Amino acid sequence: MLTVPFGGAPIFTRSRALRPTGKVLPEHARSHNRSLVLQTLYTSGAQSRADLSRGTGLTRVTVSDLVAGLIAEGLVVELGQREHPRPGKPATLIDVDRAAFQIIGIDLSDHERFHGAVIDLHGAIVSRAELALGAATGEAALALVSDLVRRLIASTTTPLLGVGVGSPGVVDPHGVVTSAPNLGWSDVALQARLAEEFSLPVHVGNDANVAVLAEHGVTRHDDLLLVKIGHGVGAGLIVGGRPVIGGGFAAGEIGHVVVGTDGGPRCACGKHGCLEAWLAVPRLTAQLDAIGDDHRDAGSAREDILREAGRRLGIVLAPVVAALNLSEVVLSGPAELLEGALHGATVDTLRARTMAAHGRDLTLRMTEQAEDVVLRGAAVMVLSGELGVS
Amino acid sequence: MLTVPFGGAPIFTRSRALRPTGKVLPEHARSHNRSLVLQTLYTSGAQSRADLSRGTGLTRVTVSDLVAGLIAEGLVVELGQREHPRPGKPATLIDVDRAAFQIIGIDLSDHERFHGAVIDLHGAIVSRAELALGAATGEAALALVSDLVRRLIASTTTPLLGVGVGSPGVVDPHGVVTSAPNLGWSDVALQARLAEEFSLPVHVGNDANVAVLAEHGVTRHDDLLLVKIGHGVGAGLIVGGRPVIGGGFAAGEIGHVVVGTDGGPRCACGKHGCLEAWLAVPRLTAQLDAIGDDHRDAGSAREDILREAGRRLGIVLAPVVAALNLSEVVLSGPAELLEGALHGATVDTLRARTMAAHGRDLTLRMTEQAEDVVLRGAAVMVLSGELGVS
DNA sequence: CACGTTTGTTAGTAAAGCTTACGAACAAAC
DNA sequence: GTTTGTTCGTAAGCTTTACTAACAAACGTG
Repeated sequence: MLTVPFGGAPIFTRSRALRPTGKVLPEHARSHNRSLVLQTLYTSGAQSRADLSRGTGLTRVTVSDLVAGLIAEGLVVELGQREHPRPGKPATLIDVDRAAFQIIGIDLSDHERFHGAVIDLHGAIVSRAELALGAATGEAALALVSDLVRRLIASTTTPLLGVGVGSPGVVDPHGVVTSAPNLGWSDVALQARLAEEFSLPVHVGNDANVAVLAEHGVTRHDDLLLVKIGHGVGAGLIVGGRPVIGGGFAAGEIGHVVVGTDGGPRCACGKHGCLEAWLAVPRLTAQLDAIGDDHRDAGSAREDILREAGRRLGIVLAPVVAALNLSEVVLSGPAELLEGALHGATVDTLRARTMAAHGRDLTLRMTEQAEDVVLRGAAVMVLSGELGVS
Repeated sequence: MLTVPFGGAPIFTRSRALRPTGKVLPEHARSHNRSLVLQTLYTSGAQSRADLSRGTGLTRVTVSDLVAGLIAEGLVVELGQREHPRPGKPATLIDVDRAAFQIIGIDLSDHERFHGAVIDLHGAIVSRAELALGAATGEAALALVSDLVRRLIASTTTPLLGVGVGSPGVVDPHGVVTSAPNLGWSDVALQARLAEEFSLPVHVGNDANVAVLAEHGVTRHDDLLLVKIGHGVGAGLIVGGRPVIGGGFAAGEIGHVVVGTDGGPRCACGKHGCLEAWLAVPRLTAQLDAIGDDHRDAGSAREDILREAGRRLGIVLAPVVAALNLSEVVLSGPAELLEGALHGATVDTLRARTMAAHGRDLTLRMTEQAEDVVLRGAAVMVLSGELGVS
């Protein structure tokens, strides 16, 4: 804490409301505006420089100048004149050169195999690759990641914008995997090592945090939560349009929060009634398998299990949804488990346990990107990091 | 949704990772740097222009230029030469003119009376005023606010930087009180009406959201939650250093989240086991009064009640703390109720219901500003809004 | 007392976006 | 076929901003 000259009186101790955020130079402003133009072009599609000027608020002159730079860099191309001309000089359409770059997305969240894909700037998946994890951990697992990236690089047909990785565990803002028990990683500088090895821009994030970026792209909401249900249970959060990482970089780690006040199954962590103990895929399938198909109420028994799981999820989410006034929650995981009874029970529970007025505004839906949420999110992370406003 | 030229392939639909945030002009950069200088001066105290240059990274020339402007506006003053001179030309100390401006803070959260204060730039409370609310609602309550502001203005001894108001209910970013049932307000343009009436800058926010600003000033954490326990229960959140308002401007409204899975007292809202039904001050005092002092186990019975309340609070906070990876939670309300058993039970419950590793990093403490959190937070809001980076 | 150091200012430069002005190319109206 | 009005993209010049370079003033130190 810093001293204050005229001591004595109570003070606003180092008020963070006034929070130094670093100086801003003209070049920063320039790069911001450059990104603004690129973003507008990327999201709104091909258009003229004059359209961009109207869209961004910058003058036609400035837009022309910025666009010239982008064309020189090969990020933007002229597409020729607009098809259905209006009065006046015909517009020259320009667009992000979506065929010029590709992105590699890597998903390390699956327990059995690493997934990867080459994705183009449309978001289309150009090629895929997978590597079985086997029992590999530590350096061996790291080598598998390198291998996967190398294979994918071999299948690219254009220059690469960068590599994005969604990893389980806690990932710090520099792409160091602080801790990922399943992979036997602690303090692995994944970003630095891949960047070094492949001489490419690399971005690394937690799998759920990365996944929510992909969902953010397809929704109008700027506050959303994605719950990723697999071998474990994790969440990714966007609040006010910004990803939340957390002070200890462990935001979204809700798997070991205890649900309810009536006990529950014992969890691997030692506690009873953790969310993960209720909801993790192995746990659910084990319960469902135990029922079998033989006896006559099998169907309704299965539904009871899924409904109870959904209720438990709703119980944990209710305080978060209320505290953040979330407008959308997305579920990611095996559709055959999550859709239907589980989803329904979660919605009902959320409604019943939060203020009615706010509950009405809440959407709970399945991910729109199925198995590829993390892959796509990783690509969005690269897109944002390499082309976006910082 | 906007069309994408080369249809067919799946796309990153209007990716928000690339999110237009508006153009940046040179003057915006200038005002950012101006605020940066002011912030550094405010938080670090009196220093020379050269010190500021080193502190901000701007050149001495630029700092001198910015400071000249601030002096011309009367925000900054020269204090003469530094006392213990080092080699070289003696430095001229400058500082924010903390005696030149005062701020009015208003707290409308109390059920019985509106509180207000004149606060100087040290954060010292210069004078106070209160008005009993009686049964006033709607326009009558609004008139009381005006009255309170008028009285406080009369007691100022310097020009005013502005007026900050912490109001119960839902407050939108333009200072419109969307809904405040206790005051009979809905869609009351409080900010606009006060600004019009007094020709001063006015900032209005939800009471708990405002209170957390005050606590943010006295902590090193950039992720914190303040729980305000009074007639109702509400929360204010700061995530990643930024206040969270919520998509529907109702962030922090956790009073009517249902706690646990074992029922609970009936709440005014109709549900059973809402946080407010467990924890609101009237509820707690009623329970404590029911015990009386006569029978011999009175002390331990009181403690049981408070411990149970604390446990309920912990149950609701656990998912929020885990999801946001919060490092600090602050309690605000009657110290005689919250300190001790209740506080202890909340901590224990939070530890027991979240991951041990993360629980260790968590601090749970009482507010350091006692009754004045909202008043001071309102002042911080003005400080930030009028002098800070936007 | 000469010397080095530090402060704050002056002078000039580079970058960025603005306004103003203009030629080119077209549609619509006559 | 000509005129008119509109739109596009570019060129020139201006203003703002922060930078570098240089310097005078004022102070300790050897």
